[in-house]
Amino acid sequence: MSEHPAPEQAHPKGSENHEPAHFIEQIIKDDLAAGKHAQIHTRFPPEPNGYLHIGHAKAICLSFGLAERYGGRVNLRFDDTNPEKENQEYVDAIRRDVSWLGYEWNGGEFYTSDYFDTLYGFAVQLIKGGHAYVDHLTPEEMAAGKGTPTQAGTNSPWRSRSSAESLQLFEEMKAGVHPDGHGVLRAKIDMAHPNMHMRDPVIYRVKRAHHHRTGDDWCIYPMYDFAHGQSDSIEGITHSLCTLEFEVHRPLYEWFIETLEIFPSRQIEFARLNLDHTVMSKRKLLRLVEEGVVDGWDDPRMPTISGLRRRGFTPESIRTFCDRVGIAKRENVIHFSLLEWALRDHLNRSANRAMAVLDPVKLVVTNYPEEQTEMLPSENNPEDPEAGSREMPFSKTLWMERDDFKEEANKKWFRLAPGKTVRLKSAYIIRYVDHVMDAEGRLQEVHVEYFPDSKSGSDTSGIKAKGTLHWVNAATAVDAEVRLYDRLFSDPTPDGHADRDFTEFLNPDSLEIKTACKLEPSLAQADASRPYQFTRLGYFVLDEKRTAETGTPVWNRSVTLKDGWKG
RNA sequence: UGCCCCAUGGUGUAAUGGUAGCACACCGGUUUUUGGUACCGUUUGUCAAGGUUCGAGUCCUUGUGGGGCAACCA
Repeated sequence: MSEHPAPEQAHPKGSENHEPAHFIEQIIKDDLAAGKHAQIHTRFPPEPNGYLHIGHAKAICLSFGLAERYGGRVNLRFDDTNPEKENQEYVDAIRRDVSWLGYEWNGGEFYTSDYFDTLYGFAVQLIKGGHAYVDHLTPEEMAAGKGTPTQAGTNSPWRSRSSAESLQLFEEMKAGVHPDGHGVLRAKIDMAHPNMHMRDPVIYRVKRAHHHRTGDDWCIYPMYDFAHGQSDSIEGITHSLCTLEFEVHRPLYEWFIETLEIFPSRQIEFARLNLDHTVMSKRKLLRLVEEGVVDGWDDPRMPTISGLRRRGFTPESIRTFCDRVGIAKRENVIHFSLLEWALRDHLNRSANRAMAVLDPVKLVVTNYPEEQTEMLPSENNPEDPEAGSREMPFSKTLWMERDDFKEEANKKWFRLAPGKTVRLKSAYIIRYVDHVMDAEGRLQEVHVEYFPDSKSGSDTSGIKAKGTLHWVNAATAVDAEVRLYDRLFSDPTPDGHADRDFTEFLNPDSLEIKTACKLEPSLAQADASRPYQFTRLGYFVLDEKRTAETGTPVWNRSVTLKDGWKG
């Protein structure tokens, strides 16, 4: 795993003077000031049914960040109450991603399935208190009986049966007497409640499915509403942060806590993160994976944490991004460019530079001695003198970028063209002499002459060159494949069209593969944990997975450099 | 035609009744051996109408617009 420097602490730990960045932090500050809690305790509660994405990163940074800043604790809790969709692969991926982001669950690692016995006891308590009953309505009948948002529901015929009878039936459900779907346990609240979630919600169902942790111990499983709040309560969570769609569940969350008379955790909702030109639901991401649209959950085009990692994003950049995105309750769509900015911001100061030519054209220095090769030093990072420098071989035959030559150019073209003079980065100033085209009119070679007294660092030539080009010495170049990525969807909100499926908006050009790239020799020793800036091109990282598959080095472009050329 | 939530530049987010600020994006400039970085600057905003107040982005009312809620999913 990569060794990135520790991220700067955006906010000093436990700083009482720190201005709350958002309403949730304000609540915490107020609660602490009022002595409501000695210490805050948050949790991150993913369901292990998919990989974490950048939206989860926002939630993680929130709950872990708050606990960190206020000296509290955080739990990692796997909300595993639906065995049909959950498995260990997802648990492992989630653990890996959270720690990669740089967070530790100092409050502990838990599973809702750890509480199945306790939860069962809570259900019994509810039944005994007359607050729950076993129902036998079919799903269709139950839906009909629920009413609609504008119309009250109707009571189930089983609603009035005795506690004793429900208790016995519930025990039978647990014992496996009843087939799947035959009975459910429902909270007895109010079928006419304006909030649909309060109309006698189902809290337990019979489901014979193998659970990734409890195996076949249970054939009844609690529903989210009956598990989540109680799990928070059991763990002593003080501030339970979740996204807006759970807002309507809060009355139910509180109803269970009050009725069961357990520790009152408080649920607070915030708006989920939306990124433009992508989709963020696990269901849709799963579809892309299953339909083979992408290479897997960690495809570098995916907004998943593992995809971003493989793309070359750093934990620091993701944390900075989450910090800039803010926390509020209004719907939002964040520009992808903010994520890109966060990466550039981090890598500009931390990544070593190297030279690579993606679309190579031969560059011949006609007046450079035929058999000579000299070593020229080049700084590794102009933003960080301590990064030092490396020696670059230079000789008569080099590779240059095809885009850096134009047959006809005006004054605003700083690169090579007939009559133009440019500098080769860390080497010499060169002047155009000639160029060779093939039968199809495609550029084959560019011939230039160099000025021996213009050597980088000891330039006495007095010649001014407006442009600077990157280059790679042909004889010592390392061959590589480079993958360029663009947004996965061409539409800013692919899932925002009611009548169109989001896959209709897939960007056909989201992946471009360059197979004949030439890298400077120092890159032969590169490993995937180290991001590089390829001079003038962008930030790149070695793709370990692909490299292992293909046998030749495969590099991913994480993000381009900002291109200020308006040409 | 029920209940809940939300509304500040292009985007995101501050302003806790007292000068509408910050970041990203955009545009322009300076520096530059990366058309990068850094630095400087311009443009752009309180959904509407009433009300309370010396004073309203903020409080109240009514609209308007957006989102959510009717899984034995989470």
